[in-house]
Amino acid sequence: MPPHSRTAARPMRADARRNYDRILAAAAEAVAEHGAEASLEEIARRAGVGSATLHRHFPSRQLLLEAVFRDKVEALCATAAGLAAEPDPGQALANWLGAVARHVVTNRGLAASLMRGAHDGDPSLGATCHTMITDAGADLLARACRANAVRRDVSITDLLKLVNAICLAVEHEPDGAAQADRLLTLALTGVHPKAGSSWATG
Amino acid sequence: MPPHSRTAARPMRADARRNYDRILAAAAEAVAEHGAEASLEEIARRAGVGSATLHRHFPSRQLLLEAVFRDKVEALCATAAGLAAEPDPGQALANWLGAVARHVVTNRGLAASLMRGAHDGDPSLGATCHTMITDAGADLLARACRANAVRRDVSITDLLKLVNAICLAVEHEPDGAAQADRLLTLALTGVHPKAGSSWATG
DNA sequence: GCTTAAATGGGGTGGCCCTCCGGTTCTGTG
DNA sequence: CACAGAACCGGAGGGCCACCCCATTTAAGC
Repeated sequence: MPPHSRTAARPMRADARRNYDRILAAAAEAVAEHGAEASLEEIARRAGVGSATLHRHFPSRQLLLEAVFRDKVEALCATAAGLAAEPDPGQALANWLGAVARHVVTNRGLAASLMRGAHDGDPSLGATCHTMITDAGADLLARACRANAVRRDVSITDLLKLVNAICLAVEHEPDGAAQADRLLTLALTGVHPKAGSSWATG
Repeated sequence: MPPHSRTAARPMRADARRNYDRILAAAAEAVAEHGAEASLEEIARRAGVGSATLHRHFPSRQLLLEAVFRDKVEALCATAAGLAAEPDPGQALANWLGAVARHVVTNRGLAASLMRGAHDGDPSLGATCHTMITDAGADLLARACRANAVRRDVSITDLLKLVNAICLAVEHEPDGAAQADRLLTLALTGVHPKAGSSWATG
């Protein structure tokens, strides 16, 4: 869904489109500063828009977050597509999960948004980013599975849940990015000493 | 700190103690229903107490949560002490982490509370449960480490962060307990197929 | 330019957290 | 028992928030 049309039938009015864009920009700023719980009223204020207008364009917080993060998530999906040609499927999956973690850690609110999208699976309520990323990862996992690099009983939902959980856990720490990478590698390789060291997430 | 004394010097007045207990009971109910974000005003209402009284007894939400969960955390620490005599140190650690996960999943708000306690390490602001559990686990980890069952570069903070993160991620799902157990086992053993299957978290 | 449907935003409602302060209740001392 | 002082209480109020209603404004198509 391109951001500047409502349905295929009727295009948005010019002023509505302008306000939509302003709200989105203001929301990106505010979320970067205050995370997923940023005040909607402040976003409206920054956008120079009444609060009712914000609620009309984005009936729920989740929908607004989805719109804010859509392009980042698309970039992640593109990364997945690029990694699909890697020679080592297991490494490709690990790399991608690491990339996801890096995106999630550096974009405050993304983790909360993706996880919120996860449990209410209704796309009309704003789970599209979650499904996009799930679909993108599913291929990488399938390839890794065929190459016998990953257990059969692991689903892409499991792995992404792990990534999100880790990122959420370290979100408020100063060295979040480093910790997330460490914990993700740990989770992928396990705690046992002789576990393979070939699972770096770079 | 026993709940019915303020300092060693002066005991609490009878009415204050009564209100303290009522608030705690009401908070336990409310948190069980609505999680760590339960409304403080509703807790005061249920306890039949003015909101000011609640804030006087528990100056911050975190302190209230700590009080609510203190006995559960103590039980967990006792479990750790009991497991310290297990023949297989690695298994003992895994079992305990599983027990932690089970407690955290079945007590809404505990995960958020422990994690909040984690990043502001100031005990006066309510990080005591976090440090209690960390200390209890440290021994189990040290033993497992000496038995060469766990990598040297893994800290108990890492492991508990993992457990908490997983529980937080599955908190809003219907089969949370089962998922948490699955994901924890996955994180401990790693995703590779030939990883040891001896790391069940039962 | 004019009509009309779409879009707007100020203001209201109800909720939340937290603090102040006048009134109340307990406690131990005379 | 009576009482004074300290400890404690809780309603009221301020600041902030999400969300909705509806009179008013504005863009789009003729």
